[in-house]
Amino acid sequence: MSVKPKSAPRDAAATSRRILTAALKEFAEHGHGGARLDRIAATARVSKPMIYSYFGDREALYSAALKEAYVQIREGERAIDPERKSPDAAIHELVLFTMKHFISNPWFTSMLNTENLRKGETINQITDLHNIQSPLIEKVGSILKCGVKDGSFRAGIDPTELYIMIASLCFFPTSNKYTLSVVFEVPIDDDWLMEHAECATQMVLSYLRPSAQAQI
Amino acid sequence: MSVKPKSAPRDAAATSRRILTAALKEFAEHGHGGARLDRIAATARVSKPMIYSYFGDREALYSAALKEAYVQIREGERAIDPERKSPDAAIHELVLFTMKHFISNPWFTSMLNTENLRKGETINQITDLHNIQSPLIEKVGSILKCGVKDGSFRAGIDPTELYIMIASLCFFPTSNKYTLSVVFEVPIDDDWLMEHAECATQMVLSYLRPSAQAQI
Amino acid sequence: MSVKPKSAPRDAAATSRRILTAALKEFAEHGHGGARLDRIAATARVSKPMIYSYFGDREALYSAALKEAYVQIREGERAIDPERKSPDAAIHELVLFTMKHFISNPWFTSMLNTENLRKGETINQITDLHNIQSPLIEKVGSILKCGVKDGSFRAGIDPTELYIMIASLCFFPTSNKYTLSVVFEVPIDDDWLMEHAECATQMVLSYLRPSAQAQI
Amino acid sequence: MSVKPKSAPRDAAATSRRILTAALKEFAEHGHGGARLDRIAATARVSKPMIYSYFGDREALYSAALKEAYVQIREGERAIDPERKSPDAAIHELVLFTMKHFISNPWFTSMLNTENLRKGETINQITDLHNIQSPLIEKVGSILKCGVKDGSFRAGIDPTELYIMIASLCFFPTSNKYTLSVVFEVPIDDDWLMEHAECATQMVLSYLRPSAQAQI
DNA sequence: TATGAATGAGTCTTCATTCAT
DNA sequence: TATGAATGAAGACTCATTCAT
Repeated sequence: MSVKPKSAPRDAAATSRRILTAALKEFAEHGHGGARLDRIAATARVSKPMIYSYFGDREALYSAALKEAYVQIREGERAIDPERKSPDAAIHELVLFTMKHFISNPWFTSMLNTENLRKGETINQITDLHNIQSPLIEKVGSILKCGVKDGSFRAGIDPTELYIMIASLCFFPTSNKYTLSVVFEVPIDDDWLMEHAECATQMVLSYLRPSAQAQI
Repeated sequence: MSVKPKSAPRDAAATSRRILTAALKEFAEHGHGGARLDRIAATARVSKPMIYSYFGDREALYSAALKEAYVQIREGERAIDPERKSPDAAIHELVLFTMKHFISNPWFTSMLNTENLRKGETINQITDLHNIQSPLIEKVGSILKCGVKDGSFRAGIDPTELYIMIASLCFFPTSNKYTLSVVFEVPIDDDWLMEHAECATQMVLSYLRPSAQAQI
Repeated sequence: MSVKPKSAPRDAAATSRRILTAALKEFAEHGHGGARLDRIAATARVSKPMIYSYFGDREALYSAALKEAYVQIREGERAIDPERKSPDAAIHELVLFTMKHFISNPWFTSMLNTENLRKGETINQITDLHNIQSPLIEKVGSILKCGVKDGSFRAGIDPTELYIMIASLCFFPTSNKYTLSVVFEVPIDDDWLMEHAECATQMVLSYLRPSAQAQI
Repeated sequence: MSVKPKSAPRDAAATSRRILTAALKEFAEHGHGGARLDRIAATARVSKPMIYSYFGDREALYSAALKEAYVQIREGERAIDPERKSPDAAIHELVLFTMKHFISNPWFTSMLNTENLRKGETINQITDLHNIQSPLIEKVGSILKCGVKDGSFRAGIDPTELYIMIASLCFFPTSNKYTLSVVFEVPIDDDWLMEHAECATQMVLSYLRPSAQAQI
């Protein structure tokens, strides 16, 4: 009574997946120009020709890895449901989640950096955009609505703009932790980042308060 | 008594500078792994052996370019003097300046991304740290002090932390404009970014207000 | 008592034939070094392992294709029967036929070129020579005999030699039409070639005339 | 007193020439698809990167080799000057020369075969056609004129057409000697070919005679 | 019989680096 | 100082061939 192994040598889907995972890791760790197909093959435990047979050439593999990065990160974003909490708590959760998400998935920020270094050459050619759009925008929108309704937040805030600000506050110190650590002579580790997320939350909340009016 | 020619072909300093500028451009545009010494030589109008004789090997050249990126960016930062304005106006100026600075010097954000992709491998070995530390931290500190004194800002804000937040709000949309444009289906150009800087200013100011207390 | 299906997918002979035809096409079009087993498999609508099970390795397949080229070309040559005409008309028909034959079966001249590029490495190992010998030699022989008998041709002409000359006159412009077109800046198409065959006929006939004696 | 060696290691022109010669040999011997840059580098005693630095890529090298084949063969053709002899002797010399030329420069026929296998893909893109045009055409023209004038040849023969016929008679048995040897079970060696050239001369001369009129 | 999956062994090409002048 | 010439080492990609089912 032999059990079919979950990722048998001749399981094409599993092989393809192993390659994709390895490619994502490699491109994230070494950038577009620094990635090596040899290493991807080794990590995925396949021969190099397999990569070509499954994905085409290097460029196509990079493109697939980039898409996969978005797919996986968006997948994770669907996990949270801050809308059932109070607006303040929801924002808090959202900021902490975003920070944690960037910390736990450093390959995503790396892929973003890599792709932006390339001026979006590849992402510009992606057609199925829904894969890369964030479900968080909608969630931010409904949190804002709740907050406005119960008087905790002021009106007129654009969800996308707010989301970009939250992402900014979490992305920059995470993505640049190596240079920042040296520049400020302070090791920026996960604890530091999570502390920072609390400050960021305060900043966001104070921005949302009705008392915060345009002052300049 | 021979007169030293100011920028003749045999002017070592000028040659070295041309190489460094070209290297900075190349590493910023193509990343660490994608940069090509051929192109650097061509851009600098020198032969490849010159690069070796002036800088050593590729790694050393990259290191020099990274340092140069900080030197140049810090140079630019010394240009502003927001301290003589009102605290609010000073913060406003600081945020706008930071955004403009990132926009005008995209090679700097690129170098940051590139170096962080490498986990700071090179910046970790830099010894003369003063080159890379920002004069803005001090300026933020004195702005904060003024603001606290005249009652516009609350006390207890760490200048470094605040600076990181300002930098975050400016860096993320600038550095990631290519992917963000696709993800949000909105072209993120310089105008958009400067508009965004106004919102960021509001956010920072509301965070600094005495009324903004820790609320969660 | 099972009935053998005539050309079903499981008809080994038909499969083998499809492979052989595809191989002949591929080797003729791309040469020995340029042929690709992938393309042969695709053209023949079989999987690559089939090729190996039917023919062995690449070399054996090439050998089979070369033999097949001769088999097919000789088959075509059996179609004409110029012997019943007048000797002059027979020569005329023979030359025109040869030209037309080369034009209609370009893969044959290609295979000849390919194999001669390889210095006959493969054809040298062919054992069943009768497959590759031309029935036209005999026909040339009997035409010559008739012509000598009725006084239109002189005696002492070797049929093989004459056949080679006729083949030469038809082969060269057909096989080299691409380079010749460029060199002479004249498009050498089928019409040009058939016109040329008329001249060739004249040349051959004048050579056969009793009045043509060795003159130098 | 050191003599500059004729083909010093750092002599770019000599190196380039060695590569070209080696490439011509390799492409002629193995065809377009069968040629190996490794072998060319080895034969030319250079490293592979040199090939790229001097010629670009494989295709460009092939193109250069093809041009070189024509240049060299045309060079050889300029050596003969049959026009000062009697028309008959001139034709005789021309045919023998052509045969000898093909025999002595087998790489030329090989390159022709190779390029025609590729349907002239490369020669079609050659722009400086004068390199590949044969000086023999003119010579054939003036021989014909002399012959007509002194009554040995008939009028109305096109020099190009005649040249193609002479080339045909010499090219076919030379280029296809390997297959012909097997097909006719006769070793076609240089002696055989030169004998054959005598017959070819007779054929050409009889074709040129005023008595040879269109007869069919 | 038939084939999708897999790979070892090349082949072309690039690039950082050094040599010779 | 300066550079054209040269290359070792490695990377992307291909292809004939075999394996497992």
